[in-house]
Amino acid sequence: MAELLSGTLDLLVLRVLNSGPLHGFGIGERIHVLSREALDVEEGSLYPALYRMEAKGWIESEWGQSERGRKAKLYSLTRDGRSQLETERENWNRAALAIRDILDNA
Amino acid sequence: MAELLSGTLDLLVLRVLNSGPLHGFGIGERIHVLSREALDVEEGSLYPALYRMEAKGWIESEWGQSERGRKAKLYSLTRDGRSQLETERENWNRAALAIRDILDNA
DNA sequence: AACAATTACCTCGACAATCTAGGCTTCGCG
DNA sequence: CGCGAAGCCTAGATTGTCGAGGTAATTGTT
Repeated sequence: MAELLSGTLDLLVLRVLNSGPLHGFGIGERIHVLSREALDVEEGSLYPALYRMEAKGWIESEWGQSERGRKAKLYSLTRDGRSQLETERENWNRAALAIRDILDNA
Repeated sequence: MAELLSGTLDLLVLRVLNSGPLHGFGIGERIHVLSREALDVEEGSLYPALYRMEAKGWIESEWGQSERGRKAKLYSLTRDGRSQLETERENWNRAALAIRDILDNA
């Protein structure tokens, strides 16, 4: 439930990782909580997204431990990832504003 | 050029038609102009979207004339379409707010 | 009259992102 | 010991969008 806006997942993941390294499961939790339960990232979407982003060089991973002491793959932003975050943030702002315009003024 | 947020096309079309009947080509133009060139709906996306929405009973069509006097298929909102517009508008507002939360507070 | 550009609609195939629905291992706790 | 939660993974189906084509009618231009 609680559908996710298509195409915004990368942006959200980048933004979360910009606050510090985190593992996949934790990223999903974080998005869920920060959105006050409004967004729910399915694992079947999240993990493939992480691989795509790693393949593009926006994030990198290493095995470590979660905050609960479990084995976990920790992702962190690369320099390219930080730059990509800014690009996608601007794209989002522009698109969201445009949609706002239409909803209000059409 | 000028990518469209995936999944928002229906909302935009419904919103434009809420201001009065219009033909497909005109809907695309209207979205383009109202968004101040920020959004560009490709015809390959628009027409299939119109058929989907008509099949779902949100809009209906009849052949008539465009404002330029050309033959055109005029679409208008149905009662279900108006209700769907409100639903999607709320979904959008909720999602956009949630994403704003994450971008600002993550 | 001939021609190009514009308006307007249509469709097919490719592609990308998401979801469903499974399955796996490890660990903590009662 | 057993169970549930934490955490990762993947295959398949679905869906939405786009690119690139095409057609027909009309308007404007030469």
